[in-house]
Amino acid sequence: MKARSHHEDEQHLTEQLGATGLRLTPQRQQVYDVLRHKRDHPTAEEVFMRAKKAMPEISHATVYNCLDALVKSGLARQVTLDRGATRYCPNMHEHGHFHCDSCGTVFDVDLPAQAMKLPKGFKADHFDIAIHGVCADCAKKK
Amino acid sequence: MKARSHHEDEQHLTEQLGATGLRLTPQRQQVYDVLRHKRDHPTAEEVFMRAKKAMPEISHATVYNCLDALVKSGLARQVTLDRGATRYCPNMHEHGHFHCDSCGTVFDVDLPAQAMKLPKGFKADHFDIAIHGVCADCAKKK
DNA sequence: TCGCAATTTAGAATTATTCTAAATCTTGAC
DNA sequence: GTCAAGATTTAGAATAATTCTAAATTGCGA
Repeated sequence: MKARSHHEDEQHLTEQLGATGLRLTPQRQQVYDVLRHKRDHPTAEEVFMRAKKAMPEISHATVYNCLDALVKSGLARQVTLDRGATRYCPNMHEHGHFHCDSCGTVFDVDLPAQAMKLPKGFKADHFDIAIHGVCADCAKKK
Repeated sequence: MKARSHHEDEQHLTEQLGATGLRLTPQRQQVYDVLRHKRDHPTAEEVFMRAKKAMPEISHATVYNCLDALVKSGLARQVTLDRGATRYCPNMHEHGHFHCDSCGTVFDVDLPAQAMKLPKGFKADHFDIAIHGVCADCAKKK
């Protein structure tokens, strides 16, 4: 994973948001920083709480707005597993999510870049692959 | 798709539920019937409304309980797409879900049954593959 | 038949997300 | 630079989705 400098990062954000007709705001920057800082697939609520530490006046609605903006402009992905809160992930490489039913951790996993055959005429925009099971650590503890 | 007689159906339900330590109740039967009758990936709320027609006293909590029971015993699958209500599907053949961003329809699609490589020690229980895009009809109308 | 455990029920409670209207910020036209 | 227009943020209310609770009901085995 190539690290980006703060400056490069900001420019990347501006470009990606700009291409979707959106602006880079301090709040969006902050929400993106939260996602990049700890890549544990936080829920919107968790992002909200973390973002508040650095930016106490940020609101709930703004976090949702920022997350949506990041998702729309290809800077983050939404991860939906089961019922319950949606999670967010700043890893834009093609990958799936493994959810450990035992400890609840969500792992990024590589995918065998696959040609999924779709019915004629269907146009795929993106794939979401979720795998449910037990992670190595939990399997060992059993 | 092989059709099952009512009797075979009931026996199948009893067996599958039984194997999970659950009983076949009229409510579970009804919820299952709703899923089998119209395979349009209804939300719990939609299942509730349809089930009420035949069983007016059924409650919300029961529908969730029944859906959970069916999912646990391998009679139905949960389908989670984006934020918003979870959907349910009685098709237990290996398949993925294509969600049309334009008309909202959810289609079952075949998967090239593939071995997804997981990190060492990880045990997969099941896969959920969601594809977002535009269906053939909607693509044509553009 | 009795009693226990599973299930259902109505409705309250909680959680997740979206909406609203007012305030604030940016940007482009002049 | 100044101003208007549009984008964004804010607090809090509203809605939607799901879970919980406690009491009533059901059904199976002793």
